Amino acid sequence: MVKEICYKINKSSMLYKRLMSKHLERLGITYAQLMVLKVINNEPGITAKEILVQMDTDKATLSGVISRLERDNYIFRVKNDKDRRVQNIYLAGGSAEICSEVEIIENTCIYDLVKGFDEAETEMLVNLLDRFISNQFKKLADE
Amino acid sequence: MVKEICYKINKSSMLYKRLMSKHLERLGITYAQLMVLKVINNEPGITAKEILVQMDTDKATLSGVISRLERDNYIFRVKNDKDRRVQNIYLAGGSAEICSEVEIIENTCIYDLVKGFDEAETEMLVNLLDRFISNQFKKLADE
DNA sequence: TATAATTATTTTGTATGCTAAATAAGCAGG
DNA sequence: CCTGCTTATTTAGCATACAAAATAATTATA
Repeated sequence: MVKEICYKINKSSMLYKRLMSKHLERLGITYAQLMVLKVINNEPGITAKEILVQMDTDKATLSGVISRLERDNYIFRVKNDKDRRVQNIYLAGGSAEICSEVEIIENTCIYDLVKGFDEAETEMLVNLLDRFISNQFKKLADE
Repeated sequence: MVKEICYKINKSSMLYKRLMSKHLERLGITYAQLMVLKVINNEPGITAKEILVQMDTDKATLSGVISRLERDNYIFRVKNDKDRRVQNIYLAGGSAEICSEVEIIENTCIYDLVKGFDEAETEMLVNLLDRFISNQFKKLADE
């Protein structure tokens, strides 16, 4: 029974990415790229290391995502003079608009995903997921 | 608030795969490969198409997973005489043992992930996930 | 029966996700 | 100032994930 939880979470995650990808295709951007773009939008001049900490993702993966975002002119990087290992990352023109446009898509999308849920159930789901994730972190740290 | 649900589900999914990968590394197998192996174990002689339907995954991805499983001698394929487009897939020797060994790992792993959950909460989480996923399927079909 | 449509599977191309190793720049101690 | 350790980032290599096209065999239809 409990194992079902994990499978269902995996399936739901896959479905959400599929759903968002469909909407993002039109904007020429991927889901992973969008997530990074949002972080940069919230904190212009952020470094790759800081994005890494915020997103808890993989540094090699992030490096690729960032370089493709730069290649496609969604962002640009400026060498940091104080520490020349580091580059500060900024949104290029138009990228902020993409972020707010996606915000709208995401919100309407999500509205339908909790159809049939009352307020208490939505809160309960968030609460249960938080506790589940917390247990996952502990388990991962223990090994 | 609702958007948090999706992010948390994505994160939890990522954490689960990370966790399982750590355990599977020792067995020389990946998480995706294990999932396919289990399906074949349950239904020896199954075809790729049937696995596809059961797992609701991508056919190109599955094709790759299967060919790597065959390459590493976890499975073997036999051309079907009735329909020569199809191949029937069987577990190679030792693979069934891997499945049952992983079963144990998975069960002990999962026990810790619902630490602090009472029976009702576990059931509630499964129920809420089911309804959420059902809404996701509807939303995907609508587009 | 020849052709068109369908079906099962693989291949190609691009983008993650992850591990390990490589770069390169900062820093600390002698 | 040199050496060794740490840190930020990239690269290499492998395995998904997925769309689109290619193969190849089956079935439906004119």
